[in-house]
Order: sequence, then structure tokens, then C-alpha cells
Amino acid sequence: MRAFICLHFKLFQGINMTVRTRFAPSPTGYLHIGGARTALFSWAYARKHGGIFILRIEDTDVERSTPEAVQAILDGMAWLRLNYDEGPFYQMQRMPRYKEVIQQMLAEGKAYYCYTSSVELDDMREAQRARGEKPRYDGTWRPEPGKILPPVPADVKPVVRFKNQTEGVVAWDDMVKGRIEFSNAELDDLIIARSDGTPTYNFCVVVDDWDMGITHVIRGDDHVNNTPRQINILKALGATVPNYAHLSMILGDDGTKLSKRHGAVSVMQYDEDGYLPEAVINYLARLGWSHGDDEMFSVEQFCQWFDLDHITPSAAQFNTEKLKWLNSHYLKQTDNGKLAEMVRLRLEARGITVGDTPALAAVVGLYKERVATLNELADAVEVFYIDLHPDQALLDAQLSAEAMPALRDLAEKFGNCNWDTAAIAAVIKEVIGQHGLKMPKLAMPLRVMLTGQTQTPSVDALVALFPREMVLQRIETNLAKKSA
RNA sequence: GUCCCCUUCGUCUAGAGGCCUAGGACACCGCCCUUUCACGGCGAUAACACGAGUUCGAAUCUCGUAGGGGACGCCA
Repeated sequence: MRAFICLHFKLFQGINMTVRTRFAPSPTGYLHIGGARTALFSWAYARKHGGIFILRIEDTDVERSTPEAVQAILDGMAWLRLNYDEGPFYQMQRMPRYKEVIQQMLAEGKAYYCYTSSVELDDMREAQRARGEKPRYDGTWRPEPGKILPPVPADVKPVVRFKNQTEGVVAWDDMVKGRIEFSNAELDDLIIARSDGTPTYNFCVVVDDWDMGITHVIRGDDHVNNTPRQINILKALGATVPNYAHLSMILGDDGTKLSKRHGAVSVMQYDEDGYLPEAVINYLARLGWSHGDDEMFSVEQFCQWFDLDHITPSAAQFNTEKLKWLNSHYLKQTDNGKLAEMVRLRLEARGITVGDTPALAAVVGLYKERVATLNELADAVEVFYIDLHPDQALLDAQLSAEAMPALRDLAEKFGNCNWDTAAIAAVIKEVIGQHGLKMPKLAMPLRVMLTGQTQTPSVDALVALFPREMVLQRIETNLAKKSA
């Protein structure tokens, strides 16, 4: 029965309205991981329902908003491939509209001028806190039938306050947290326009969500307390109240609130650290949302599966280890050619010129199996393209007296064998057999001479990666370096 | 202080009254594979915050307690 009702309701909804969601960051800093997830969920919800995803920049805080931050947000979303269908809209460009609505509310008695100065407000709050009360506006300038307002002070420019309901409750069925109720008595008359006439956040949000026809407000749960106020204004305006879904916050790796001290908080930092956007998306999707036991899925799959019913209401701790695990999987799935281009950029940024030999695509193809990030991949493969100088102590340790003749022998045989992994493996086996050595005795010094590293892929495959001349040259120069 | 929210393995989570002696994933540990290190395969350890209640039966519903978080701006 319940299922039937739900289905019926959804059908009804589907026919009658297009889902319209929005991501509404304030451009006061980069796009951090929490914001990115909020954007992702809003975006995915719109995609899932064939709806519209809107980007709105909430830049009314002129002091803190910067064009750089706007760009950082745009960059972050572009990197994650979160495309928007409408916008970006800038609130600063909508001032006339806000002012129009404020005038209308003033005229209709839904809002009023308040001449209490900010200094007086501070004192009031301080006194209330001292008394153990919730700090709030005392309603001095709130007009009531029969109430006589104080004389208007000459030197104070007034703010505009919303005349909030004083009785009853405001409630909504949060699509993540369930029913939430606030007593109107808890809400004071919030300021909707500052003394300089500019509108405030809670008011702009309401007008925008209304004008933009937002059907689902998906945002961080630090906005739960704003919701009853916004609903009341919406109702006063005669607007349709959207659905709300409040997402819990994301905690840092150490379980504490995310902050700049926690390192990679900007999504672009993950780009810099060598993570693939699809891995970050997948990770973020699973942070607070689930689809049974599914851990790895494409964005397309995510858009089909995504729903608000399976979002966890509790805060989630970020786990870089798991992100790495996902990233290593996406790295393995990435085409060698594409991977090579990504690694090439990183190597070039290090000042390394990537030559034609060995082919970078072949090198990353071999190494991608063993790393978790693009940076680790770049670290591992850069030795192929630099003038290599293996650590002398390492060289001395590996170039043992018993290995030296075998290595010389090997170099000679490498000079005229077929140049493929199988042939190289055969030569190596032949040499260790002739010299009575165990594989590592020969493989380790070979690794060090070719890469300066003791941990590499299988040595035959490694040798095959290089052009023959390069192998012979690296062996020769390094054998010569063996201390007497 | 007041209001609001949250609480299942170390972490992310499955879980909608019997399918739960609680499942999956990451990490950790062990074994296997092995030419080093990884990858991969197999396995082990590990959780329903606590207390009442409702019920034949509760991780799931209710209440309370504890702990954690958020909000309380002429910030957003």
C-alpha cells in the first residue's frame, strides 16, 4: 500500500514538475570537499530526474567575496565535470529585484523598519547570553495593533526586519533527516535589509529559490536553522515552499571539523595531488550515500542510482586511504595514452623533458598497476627520462663481486638478442644459470642500474621498456662506477 | 545558556520488527602468488553508545541518559 502511494506520488510529481536544484556557494574561498559533495548531490538529483541544475553565486558579502574565489569554484566544478544548465547567477546583479520585494513587504506590513543600532544589538545579545537566554532581537520596533513605537532617532539608518510569526510551529519533512519542527517562538525578526539597503542572505536565498523555481534545496545541514526562517518568508510571499534535503558535514581525516589545517581541502588540491576526478566523484558519492554494497561505479551509474532516501543523516569522516584505493582502480582503468598525457604534464611541470624513448604510454602502462596517484606514477617513471645517477652506496651494495661477471656477460648477450620481454627473460635465465646465481642477485643490480630503484616491475618487462642502446649504456656507465 | 541535529567494526556504510550467531568496502593482521616492491587471490580480527519501554520477537518503534556536532551576525 505504502509503495503504491509512493509510486503514485512520484508519478504525479513527475508529470507536474521538472526537478530544479541549485548549488549556491558564496565566493569567499575555494571549492572545498564539503561544497563539492553538496554540488555533486544537487547535480546528480537533477540529472537523475531529467531536471535542471542551477549555479548561483551568493556574493552579497562584498567584503569577503572575490572574483578569484568565483573562478576557483568554477574551476572546481569544471574539474569534477559538474555542468550546470542555468547560471551562474550572481546575487549582486539581482539587487533591483530584492529591493522591489522588500518594498512590497514593507508596504504590505510583512516587514518593518528597525532603528536599533548594531551597538545596541550587541549589548542586548551580551546581556541575554549572560542571563542564559538565547540571543535574539527583542522586537522593540515591531509594529503591533495598538502598540506605540518609540520616536525615530535622527542619527540611525534603519534596517528592515521580517515580521515573523510568533505563534505555532514551522515544520518540514526533510528528505534526509525526516520531520523537523521549530516553534515560531524560537525565531526572532531577522534582518532582511541592512542599513545601507542591501539585502541579507536569508532573504536573497528565498527570493532566488522562488524566482528560479527551485523544487529541491539540497545543502549543508548548517542551514537547518535557517530553514524555518526561509519557509516563513516564502509563505509570507505566497511562494511555494520547496523540498529540503540537509546533508551532514564532512569531517577531516582525523575526525575533526574540516579546516585549512587539514591539508587538501580544496578539490583542486586533489587534482594537484594526482587524483582523477572520477575517483573523487566516486568517493564523494559514497560519503554519506550508498547503494547497497556497491563501492565502485561510474558517474552515469551514479546518476541513475542516486536518491535522497539513502543519504546518511550523520556526519562522515573523510578517509584518504579509501580515496587512494579508488584512485588506483581508476588509474588502472585509464587508457595508457590518456594516462601518458596526464603524466607528461606532471613531468614537464618538474622540468623534465619527456623524450620519445621509451614511449611514455608503454612505461605508464607497466607502472599504473602499482601506484595510487598520478604523482606516484610520475615519481616512478621520471627515471626513464632523466640523466640517471643511482645512489653510489646502493650501487656498491648491489654490484656484488659475484654479480659483476654475470652482469658483464648479460650486457654482452643483451647486445644481440631479440628485444622483447620473452627473449630478455630467456637471456636473464640463461645468465643466472651459467653463473649459478639466484634471480635477485642479478635482477636487483639491474634494477638499480636502470632506474636507481630497488622496487620496480618485473625486471624483464622493465628492460624491454628501454631501447636496447639505453640499457647497454646504463649498464656500462654504472658498472664502471662500482667502487674498487 | 537556548534551539536543532546526530550516534552500527578504527573509517565509509548495508540494515525500514523476525532474512542479523549484524553484510560489504577501505585500513590493519596472516597466508598464497612472486624476480624486489606492489598488484591480485584467500582468510582472520573488529561494531548496533547506554538504560528503560512497546512487542511473541528490536540494530530497526517510543521515551530517557550520555557523548558528539550545528545554529543562535547589519556572514553566507
